[in-house]
Amino acid sequence: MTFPPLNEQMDIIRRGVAEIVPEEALVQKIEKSLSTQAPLKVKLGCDPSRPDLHLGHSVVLRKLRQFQDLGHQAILIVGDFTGMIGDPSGKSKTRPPLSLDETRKNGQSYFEQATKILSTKKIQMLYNSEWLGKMSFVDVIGLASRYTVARMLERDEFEKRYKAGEPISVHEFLYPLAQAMDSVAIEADVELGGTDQKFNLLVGRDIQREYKLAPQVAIMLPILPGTDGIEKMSKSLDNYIGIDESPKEIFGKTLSIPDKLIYDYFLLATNVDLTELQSIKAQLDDPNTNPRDLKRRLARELVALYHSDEAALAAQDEFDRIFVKKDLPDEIPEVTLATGNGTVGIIKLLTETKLVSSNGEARRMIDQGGVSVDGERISDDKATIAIRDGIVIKVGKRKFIRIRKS
RNA sequence: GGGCAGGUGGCGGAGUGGUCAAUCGCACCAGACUGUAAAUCUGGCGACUUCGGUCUUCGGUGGUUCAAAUCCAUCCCUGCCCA
Repeated sequence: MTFPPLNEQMDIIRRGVAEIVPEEALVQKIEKSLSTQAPLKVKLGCDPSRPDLHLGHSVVLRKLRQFQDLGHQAILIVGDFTGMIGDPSGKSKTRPPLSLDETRKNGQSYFEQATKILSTKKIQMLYNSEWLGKMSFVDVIGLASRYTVARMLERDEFEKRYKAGEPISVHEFLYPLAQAMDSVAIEADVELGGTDQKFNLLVGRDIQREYKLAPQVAIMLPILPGTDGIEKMSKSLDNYIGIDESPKEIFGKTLSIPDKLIYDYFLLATNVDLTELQSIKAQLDDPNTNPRDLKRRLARELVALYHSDEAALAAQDEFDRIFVKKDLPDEIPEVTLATGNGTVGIIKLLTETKLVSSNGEARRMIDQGGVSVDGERISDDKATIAIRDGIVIKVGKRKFIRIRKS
């Protein structure tokens, strides 16, 4: 394997990153790697409690892929050990502890999804229980003695919570140290993470130094905002675009992001090259361009990335048919009604087909004009519908169902 | 160990005996409009309902009262201060 020259490597690595700490150290590491022909070990921690990957995760995974393409070694660390304890940090207070079995399963699923982005060469996946599980209480205290409470409280999140009078459990101080031990264990040259991981990545440097190792370079990537444009993308906030989702979903969800996010998504989640990005930025700044067109392109890029070019075009056609021409989708889920022949009250029909979750919601939808049968809007919640094979019920903009008689 | 302040709907956060299914903001849903599932505007947002109401919710459990998210007791959880 021959590595590309330093400048070329740095150009690729710098794209879209928020911060490299310290950048000079990275340069030195790459220079050394060039002279010794040894790949850098690039570490990425993954959370086995949430194995569903979305575009937010893709930002950092894509960066790791770039390292692989430059000839470096990717090392995925599955946090199975920490997963077994449960992580109460942040908002998810009730994160249930996982069994070893579950973390293995989730780790495997994580790997499968991650390799949609990562190359399967130059990759290694390790479970951190391998070394963390072997540490004794004495070892843990020894580790803890190498860091101070004051320094822990430097962490933005801890400081905020402390000042706000919110609880911080003692073991939360141990997480950054555990993560740092991962870096020690694999002798990481580089660790990747979101900007919210900055503190943890920096602790890794300090602890590596404590264990007489060369400190890793911390590379932070921006946090991708979710489809709501406010919170960071996450499954629990339901503002995510999953990399496993159907072309239709990816396309549609992308079109629902606020206009101001278009550039960030291009930059962080697609392969569009730098000159192209410039042009996109220029177009977005030009009041004459319709952001819709760029957003449609973004949506196609994303579908193409996780499916194919053909799927991207098909998804776009489908979208136009349903939302622009207000036509019926290609495939409509079919429901076989047990109610038999004759007529059914509209409310009963909606609840029985699970299009709505309660009678009240059914009434609301009808009141609001969101219900139609075979394209005809139903405005009376007492209406009865003659059940025929193949009639299509629509609720809101997106929910369709075709009735089948048994 | 002692003192104080808190725990309300997906989240934030009002409410301190009846007019509270609970102001408001965010998220979410529907409609209109459009350039798209963007933006904006309007409406909705516990369940059931013969649309008049009925029922179950405000950390848990018991109690006071005609009536409690609101008062009392107790338990659990959290923060702050003192030791």
